[in-house]
Amino acid sequence: MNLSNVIAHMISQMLEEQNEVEFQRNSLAQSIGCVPSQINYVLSSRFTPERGYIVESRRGGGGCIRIARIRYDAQTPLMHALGAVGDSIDEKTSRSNLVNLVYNDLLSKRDAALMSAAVSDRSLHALEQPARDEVRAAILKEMLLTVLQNQ
Amino acid sequence: MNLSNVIAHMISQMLEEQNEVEFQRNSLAQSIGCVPSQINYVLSSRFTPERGYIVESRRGGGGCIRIARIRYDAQTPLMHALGAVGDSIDEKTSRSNLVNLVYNDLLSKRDAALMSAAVSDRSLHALEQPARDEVRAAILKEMLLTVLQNQ
DNA sequence: GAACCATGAAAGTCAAAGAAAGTCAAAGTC
DNA sequence: GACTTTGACTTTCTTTGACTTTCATGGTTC
Repeated sequence: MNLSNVIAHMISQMLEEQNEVEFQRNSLAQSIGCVPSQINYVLSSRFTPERGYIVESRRGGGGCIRIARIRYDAQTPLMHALGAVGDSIDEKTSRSNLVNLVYNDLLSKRDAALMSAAVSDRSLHALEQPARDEVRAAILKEMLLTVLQNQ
Repeated sequence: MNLSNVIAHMISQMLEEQNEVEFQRNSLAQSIGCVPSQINYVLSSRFTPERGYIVESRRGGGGCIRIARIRYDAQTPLMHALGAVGDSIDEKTSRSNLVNLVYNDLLSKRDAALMSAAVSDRSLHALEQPARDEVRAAILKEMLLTVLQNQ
């Protein structure tokens, strides 16, 4: 397992205990034994808004980084997800949308797994961009509609 | 016995011990004494979805390849359905396959509805034939595999 | 005391280097 | 002719470090 994953894992674990964590970049880096900017890399590659995280920070003396998980308010969020898909969507984004819906109890794990398989690059392997992302969006929307209808 | 078979055999053996294995392409190649890309050849020629395997990978530092096998036992009808899909399938055929699976209690109505939405012409309207039917087949297979895996 | 700097202590940015896996086409084998 | 083997090249992800920006604090000046 590479460094980034270790760090991400540590942070996730902290987040499991509390819904919001705060720490100092340099201390964390030192305790892990990595360069401080590595923390930034982990944050920007794994704790993105798409995946349901909010990251804030303060520089200067006594500065720190705060990470919180997003909770949707359950106002027709599936509709919202549907609207957010647009005419084109890449694999990562679609996957994290699904993860988010699961996290917020709007979709079962099973449904998400099925949908994720359908819109995977693996499924759409034969298509070149931009067709691939466009078809992905169309499929995802149809499936979300189906979920809405069968709820 | 040629190299590819040796490699395939090694992987199969690993998979007999655990249902899922993970390894690094370069290490495996080195331990066997072949060029790394040979591993890819083996994977794409032998560990295909049709044969009940799911292959995932991650590039970059600490990257790896993961292979999971689906348990064949007691799931043969679904496996059979999977095999019957082929490289191309039209909407009607795929739909009646799904109806059949539901009729035989191999698939829930909900799953079938989702899958049907994914492979509908409505989802794939952007594609011309024969691409449309080929992509449909790929999606259907991936989804069936997912069902098998999450049973 | 208010306004102003100086200093140091954070965090942020970015680009280069490194570490994997993927692709593809040519050559080889059976 | 179909299947294998090989290797050059590409793409993706990670790690590192030099440099920048921001903030808090404390001392100076008026």
